[in-house]
Amino acid sequence: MAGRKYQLRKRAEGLDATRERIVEATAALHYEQGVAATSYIQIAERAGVGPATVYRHFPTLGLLVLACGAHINEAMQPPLPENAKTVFAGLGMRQQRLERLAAELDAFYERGAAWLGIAARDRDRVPELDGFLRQVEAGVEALVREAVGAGSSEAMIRLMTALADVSVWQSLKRLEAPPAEFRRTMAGLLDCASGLAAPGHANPA
Amino acid sequence: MAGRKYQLRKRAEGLDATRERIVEATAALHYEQGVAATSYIQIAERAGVGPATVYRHFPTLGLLVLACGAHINEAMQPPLPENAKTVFAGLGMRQQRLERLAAELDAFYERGAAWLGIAARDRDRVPELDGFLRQVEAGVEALVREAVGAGSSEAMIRLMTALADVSVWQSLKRLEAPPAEFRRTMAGLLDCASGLAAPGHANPA
DNA sequence: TATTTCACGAAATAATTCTCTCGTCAATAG
DNA sequence: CTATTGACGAGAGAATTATTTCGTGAAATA
Repeated sequence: MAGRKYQLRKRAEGLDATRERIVEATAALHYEQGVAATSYIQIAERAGVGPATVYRHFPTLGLLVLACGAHINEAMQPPLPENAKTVFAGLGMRQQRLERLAAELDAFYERGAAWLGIAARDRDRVPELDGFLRQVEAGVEALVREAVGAGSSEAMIRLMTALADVSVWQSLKRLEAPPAEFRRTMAGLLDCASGLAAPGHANPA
Repeated sequence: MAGRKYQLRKRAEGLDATRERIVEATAALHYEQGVAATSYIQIAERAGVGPATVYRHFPTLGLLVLACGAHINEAMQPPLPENAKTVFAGLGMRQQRLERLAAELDAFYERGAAWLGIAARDRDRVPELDGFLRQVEAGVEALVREAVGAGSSEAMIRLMTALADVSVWQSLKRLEAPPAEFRRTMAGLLDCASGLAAPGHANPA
């Protein structure tokens, strides 16, 4: 009666399939309505499973969010601190590096701004969302640091990081400028910020 | 049996008092938890009235939000398009006007950024919040227009308005710079933006 | 004073949500 | 083939919410 060993072989496929369906349904609903506004029952319905099945796979909302996050991270490809160096490989001039930074940020936010907005809305209610966003922010800051180099003041880096935030990108994006012009504007702002942050500095031409 | 006229004289005071209590309780709860996350029952409990009373005074969430908005508008004192001219009265130089603009925006957001964040979170769910924010945005844009004067390009105005958005202010505010430095930075960014937006354009002195 | 009006809140109703228990059944083991 | 395992979903139970009905009492009328 006790402990006959039981391996899930073919059953494991079906199991993973339902798990996948749940995660995708959750991601879709979170995208449409936000995280906190989505119920287990809605998820179950859209995934075509019973509520109990959702619970079995993800006993807490946090686990569900984590699974979604892993899923979404793949599509977003957020900047990773450990990759920051290679992004600017071979670029020596400050101007070039800032343009590269602007292009990198723009491409990332184009992929991920919508999701970042979703996550930000409930980050104070769902700790996992907060952790997720912190990682993203760390990646962005690493990009900024790498772009301006090691000799820069902390004040400059923090100011530029603030301007590199997704909220600023979103505000600028509403202007609907053509991509090339948009990135030029962003690089210009970052350049300007680097001048502003150092007191007693004039704006470099 | 029909229609004897009945004036609420002394009763009107008590009536307004409960209405006021409801509005204040709502504002507090919206501030703490957000608009969409607050229930009628919570409001009734905090106001010390029955749920039915909340319904009688405000049959829909929209009416409740409008009443709150009027309340909050007084504390926020958002910039009004019709007052934009007087804000810059007597200031001729562009530099001075931009500093005034930065100071005005900073003071306003200091009063109202928290509420603007609350409203923005649910603006797509509650039409009244969207209308409220549109009005605020119109006031900010009017300030920007007045600051740079009539001869400026539309592109410049739109870029500066984007930078004048509350989301940018919030991102910069996290740096916790001293007030004077903060406003200098903001004015510098706006100045920079005016240069970026007009390729081959000189700004009017 | 006697009567009418109406704001108020207790409580009822209906709808949703969360969360778990349990029987079913296909895949697995012997 | 027979017995066992464990994923699944129907559905129950508890809790919370939205919304309304109705009796009460104080203010207003006459």
